Amino acid sequence: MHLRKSSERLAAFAHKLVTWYEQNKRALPWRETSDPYRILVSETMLQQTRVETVVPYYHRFLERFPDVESLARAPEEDVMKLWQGLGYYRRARNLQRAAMAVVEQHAGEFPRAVDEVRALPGVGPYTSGAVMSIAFDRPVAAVDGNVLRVMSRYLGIDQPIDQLPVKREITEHVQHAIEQSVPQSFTQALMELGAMVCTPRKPQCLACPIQDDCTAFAEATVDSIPVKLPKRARKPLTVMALWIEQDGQLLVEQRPDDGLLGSMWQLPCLEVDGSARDEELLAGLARRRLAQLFPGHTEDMTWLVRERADDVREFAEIASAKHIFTHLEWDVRVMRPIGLPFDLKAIDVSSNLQFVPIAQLRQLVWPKVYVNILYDVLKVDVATATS
DNA sequence: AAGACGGGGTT
DNA sequence: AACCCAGTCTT
Repeated sequence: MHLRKSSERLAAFAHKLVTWYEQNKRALPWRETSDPYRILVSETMLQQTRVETVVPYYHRFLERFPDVESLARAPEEDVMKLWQGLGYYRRARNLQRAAMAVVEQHAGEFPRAVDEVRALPGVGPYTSGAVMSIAFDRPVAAVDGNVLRVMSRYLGIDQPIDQLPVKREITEHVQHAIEQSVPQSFTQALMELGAMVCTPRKPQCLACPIQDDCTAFAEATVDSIPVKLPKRARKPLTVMALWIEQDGQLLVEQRPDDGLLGSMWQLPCLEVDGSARDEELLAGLARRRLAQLFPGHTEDMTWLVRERADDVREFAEIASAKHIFTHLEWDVRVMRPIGLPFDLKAIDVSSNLQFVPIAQLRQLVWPKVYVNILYDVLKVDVATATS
């Protein structure tokens, strides 16, 4: 496949990398501390998320939760509200669980052993290596997307980097190099190079400190490495969402704790496979969801349907929004019933459904697509946290 | 090994 | 529209 780099070459590689890093590193907020808690917060936020996106969240989060104890004892909704918009919300809960574990299982003192760090919720092979090296200056490899790209080019690996054997191979090289370097600087240097020089497209090879020893540069394969497996197609879904507003209150629903957008709020809705649904199908979905919401009023609704003239619609589509997730694609259609001739108080408040005053909507945690919809319809910004 | 899990910026 | 980002967890 390719030649293994010798120990000496990896030592020289690490040295050149670290020297370059010390002269070229960006000033980032988490580079001003070696507090393992703060490093963990930054590394968790940075999972699958760009630096520029994370910075404001990092500041807000640490202002509200400056230490492990404050995070551990906070209400979960407060943590989620500060995470709103960052995505992969499971990270927020795992981070809080990790804080709880530090308080309860480690007497409030952040664990220093790699196995103990790795055992914290939400901490995988990458994050444990990052915390060990960046916070504790211990030689534990941290291999993320940047590192896979830099190392696959440097080593000239033309196998898909998604595959486990390739990741293992790269991790071995990184581990060997970090053991001969300054772990704290080395880990960040490798990622900084990936972010600033050895970029996915149009890498700045002429500015690269390891160009002279880079296999891909020598073989002119920089543009074809790394190789990645093809991605699965997204699944299109149509989401019929109901807009039921009365006396300045909106009917909203909390999603289940687990799964997509866990515990976040939305409009009561019904989901079906496929996209580009017609009005008739949407009306049918709306009727069905309405019947679920007001089970004691099915007769009222048959009345509603029957008495209307043919040229009058039962529902008005008042907003719509498309939203792309990694694995699926939502087409959200917001339907408002035209006139509801029965008492809305029939909603069972013990369920996950609730009428909430418009002014209080911003206290809830909303998926981005609903932030957009609520702004479209109400001109209310529910993204900003309330004090 | 494969799929679930957000959102935003580039090209 | 495709790509991809300081990945982890579940099945």
